[in-house]
Amino acid sequence: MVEAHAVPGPARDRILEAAERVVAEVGAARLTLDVVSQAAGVSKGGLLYHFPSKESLLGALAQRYVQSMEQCIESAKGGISEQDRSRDLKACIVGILGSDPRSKAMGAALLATAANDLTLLEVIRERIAEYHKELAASSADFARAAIVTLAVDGLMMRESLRISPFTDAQRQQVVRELLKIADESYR
Amino acid sequence: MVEAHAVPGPARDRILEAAERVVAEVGAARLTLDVVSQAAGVSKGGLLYHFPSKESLLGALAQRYVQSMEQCIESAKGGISEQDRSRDLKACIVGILGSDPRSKAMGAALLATAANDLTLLEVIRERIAEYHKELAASSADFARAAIVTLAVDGLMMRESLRISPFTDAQRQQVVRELLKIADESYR
DNA sequence: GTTAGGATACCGTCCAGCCGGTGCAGCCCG
DNA sequence: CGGGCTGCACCGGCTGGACGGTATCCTAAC
Repeated sequence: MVEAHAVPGPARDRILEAAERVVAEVGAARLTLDVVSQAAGVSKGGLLYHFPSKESLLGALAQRYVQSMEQCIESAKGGISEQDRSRDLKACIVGILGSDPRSKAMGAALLATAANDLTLLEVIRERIAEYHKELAASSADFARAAIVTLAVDGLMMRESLRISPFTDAQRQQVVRELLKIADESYR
Repeated sequence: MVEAHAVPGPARDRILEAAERVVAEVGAARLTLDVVSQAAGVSKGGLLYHFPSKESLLGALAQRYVQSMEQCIESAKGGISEQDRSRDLKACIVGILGSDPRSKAMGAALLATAANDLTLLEVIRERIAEYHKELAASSADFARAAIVTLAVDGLMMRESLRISPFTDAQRQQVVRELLKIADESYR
């Protein structure tokens, strides 16, 4: 059973958050309207008011994934020098892998969308393509920069599925090394 | 609708294969016994003869993931010099990313398991942990080696979800660069 | 300044259909 | 003859979704 967190804030956000929690805790296949509404502390009718169908809930989850990603990256930029040419790439590493709970939720949103309707991933596909276009234009070593983003993705996914093999120390080591490779790809 | 491939071979394998195809084509949420049996060209009773419950099917899918992984790596070792100290790591890159259809199916198996029952991932978690232990023992630069495996995972996952942004040329470039980083992590 | 009326945000119930699973009579091939 | 299926009927539970109701707030006419 997924606990009903009595988080305040607008119901819409609580529902989305609850959906991510459900996926992370019991799997995407058990993402049902009933379970989500209970986990969000909202009646089923209330859920249906905000998301008139399951598909619309999943679509919102996909968009939330994109938004969370952008937000994480944007807020991480603050901690990196503006002179650093690999700033964007480093913000991606720190932003996504730095805030643990958020990255797990993001992976959950991605999983949920993927499991239920592959066509809903289009939003995400577009955003990733755009990001890689920027990367190709700015980096000196595109392949190396791309590998960094792939590794970030891989780690995020493994942690969402709780199959990551790293100790805390190893994880830190990996993040540090990723930052180093980010530097290398802009030299 | 997922086509019924009239592949020969033992029914058990055909069913597993069909399940992977269903997940890849319509998503893990629509992995139902009816759909899988139809896709495998087997009656529902026949499916239940081989896998007495859905859980047992998913468990077999998880084990198949592990097996496929080992098989891909093992067969890729043939193409790499035995003197190469990064042989295992390189085999992981070439083995998994080299055979496109297989890697997509592997991602599908992982997705299906993750979506339906997170506890079934334990087999996979164990295998990954074991692999990383070997990696930590053999490599000179563990973090860098770990990043290579993460990137391989990330690319596999993105391709399974069809959100990979790379052109064929870029993909090749990425694989080549991964091999280079593999070398670096053993110097 | 009070009251009518509409929009917003939600509740609770009901239902048709799908899903996993059972049971079983048969058939086909070695 | 018997193991490995097929084909089919059936079931109970769960799922997505429809629907009618309701409490709260905003607006604006009187």
